[in-house]
Amino acid sequence: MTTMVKVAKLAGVSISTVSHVLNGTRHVGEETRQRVLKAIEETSYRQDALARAMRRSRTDSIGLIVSDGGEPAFAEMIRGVEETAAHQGITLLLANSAEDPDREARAVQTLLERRVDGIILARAAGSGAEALADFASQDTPLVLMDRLSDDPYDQVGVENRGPIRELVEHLVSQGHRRILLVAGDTRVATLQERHDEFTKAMAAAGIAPSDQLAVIAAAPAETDAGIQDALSSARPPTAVIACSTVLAAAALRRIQQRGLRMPEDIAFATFDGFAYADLFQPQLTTVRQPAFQVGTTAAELLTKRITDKLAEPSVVRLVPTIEYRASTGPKPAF
Amino acid sequence: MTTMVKVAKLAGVSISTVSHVLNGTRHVGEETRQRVLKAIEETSYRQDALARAMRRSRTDSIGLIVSDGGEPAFAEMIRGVEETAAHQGITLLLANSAEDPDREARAVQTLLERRVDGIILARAAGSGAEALADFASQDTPLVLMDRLSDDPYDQVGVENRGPIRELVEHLVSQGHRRILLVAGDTRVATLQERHDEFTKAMAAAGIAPSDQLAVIAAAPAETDAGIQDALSSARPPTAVIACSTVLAAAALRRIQQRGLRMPEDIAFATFDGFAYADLFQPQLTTVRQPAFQVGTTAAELLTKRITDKLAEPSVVRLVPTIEYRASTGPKPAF
DNA sequence: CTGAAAGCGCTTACAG
DNA sequence: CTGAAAGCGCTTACAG
Repeated sequence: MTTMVKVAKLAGVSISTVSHVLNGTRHVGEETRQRVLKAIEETSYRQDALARAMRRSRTDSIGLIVSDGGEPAFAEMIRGVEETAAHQGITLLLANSAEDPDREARAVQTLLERRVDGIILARAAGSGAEALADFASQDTPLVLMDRLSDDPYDQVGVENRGPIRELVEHLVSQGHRRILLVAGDTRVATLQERHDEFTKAMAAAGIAPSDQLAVIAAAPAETDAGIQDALSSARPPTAVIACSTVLAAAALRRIQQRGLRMPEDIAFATFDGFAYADLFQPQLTTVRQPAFQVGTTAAELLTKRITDKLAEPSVVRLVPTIEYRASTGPKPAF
Repeated sequence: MTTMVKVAKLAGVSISTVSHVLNGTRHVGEETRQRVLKAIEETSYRQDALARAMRRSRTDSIGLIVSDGGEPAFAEMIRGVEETAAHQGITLLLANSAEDPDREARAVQTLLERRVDGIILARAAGSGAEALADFASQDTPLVLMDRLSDDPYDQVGVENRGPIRELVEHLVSQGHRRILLVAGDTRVATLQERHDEFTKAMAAAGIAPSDQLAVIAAAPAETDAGIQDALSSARPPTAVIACSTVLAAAALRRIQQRGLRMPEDIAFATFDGFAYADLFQPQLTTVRQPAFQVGTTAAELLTKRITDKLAEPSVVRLVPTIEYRASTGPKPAF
């Protein structure tokens, strides 16, 4: 492998000069500069980012830990983070916790060992406060993504409450009173927020608690059982709101299996649903998250934090759009 | 930040000993070992992977460059690579070329500068031979993923020809003769293989060339126009095969818009389609790629190559499964 | 069983 | 306008 020593020798200069030509860190006589450039070319020298990073104690790399890289929304966030980072010459180290707090903790350690300049973390369901302990005690910047908390860090996610409230109001305005929320694992902050706001919005609409149906469960089998119970009960819901893509799929399967027509027999809406919700029949009412933008924003918050470690943490909530389609009947008037 | 020097001082040993305790590289007296461990604990020392990598000229990291991180299939491959790498204590550096050969070339340079132990590359459409030049001239291992070529590298992708042939035969056996292949950008190796085999299978089935319809186009708008032309022609196809998720979405939109019923008016099958093809109505016949496994296999090939640079390159083709559903009418007998 | 020291490939004051 | 040299935090022969 070629190093700066070889380049310097060939160009007849010191390695200082090679370094300065490479990084533009001080003026170098034009003729000398050209000799160095030519030597770099001839030796096909490539800078060693590791040695450079060690000397500068800055790696120009960031770490991203997602809780489920398979989910379409997370795939988009990853893209957003990568794109913003790449634009700034920053390399992305990616880890997937697969909703396992232990894997999450190990990923944090690995990234810290690799001296990333900062970390973006979408926490795993059930990840406790310990996960963040390492950040409090040292100064690697941290940005919380998607799944937010009360901790004093920069954070970016979506506004979960508004869309749920609007969805409830829309359904109620069409005469629905008995509504089922497929909430899933409410240890996940986003799902917790959606469930909480559902309860509030239903109460605000004057719906009796006995008509506020919810399936809360961590395991897919439990979720499925909950959905079946609700659909086959003596007084089944007339509308369903699913809180994520997997939950929507689970609910749709059972709805289709029972031969229920949407929206005649049952109205259906989903948070963060399918990539091609308009190809379903009927087309599905969907709360669409700006996932890519969540990613770009996370990367921007992190690079800002890296250059200014003392600023107040900021919490950004991006606003999803609700795409009303046939599965919830006629669109709202506005 | 704590370094080994501080730990050594506290434990009253040399940094050699600390290093050996950390890595288990030579025997250390039990009492001494305990003292070192305690010192590490007390100082909350964390090994510096950068310094370690520089000394060992091995980073325990690999690079992955995908052509489109947003595509569900690629998201799965990324998951597969990450999981296998993490299991072996290897960190993943991720880059997205977004089908841009220039970005791909830059990503290769960046990863090489970071001295990754090897690179997995899913080439961008239109990426030429130059992209691989850097690998031929030096010894960073390379594995080609998904989009294969004739170059002498380890490769892993799926068997594209068999499924297309089977699909054609199935449709022909049901009386279809005029079949439209939505092939997309045939500069992409996978799409080229699918198109090529389509032509062969149709010819083998005795279908006249004039009934072998194909939409070949790089831009989405062109693709859409091609689909419309085909569907609105005097002799429209009675069956459609789409070669990717985006192509399937484009075709389905136009089919639905024209009010065509599947499979009565037109049969439909797609390669590598939607995550929830069973929720569509009618359910969609889909060639499902083992994308996650493509990722894990790529990572395995790479780590093998890293430990043995001289072995013959191996090319792995994983076999997709065809899920026959209502959109192509009655299932085949076998 | 353990330590002193060279060196991985850079950046960056310091000096002229 | 340029160079000599220290040092980033480790690993690993070499020596005892």
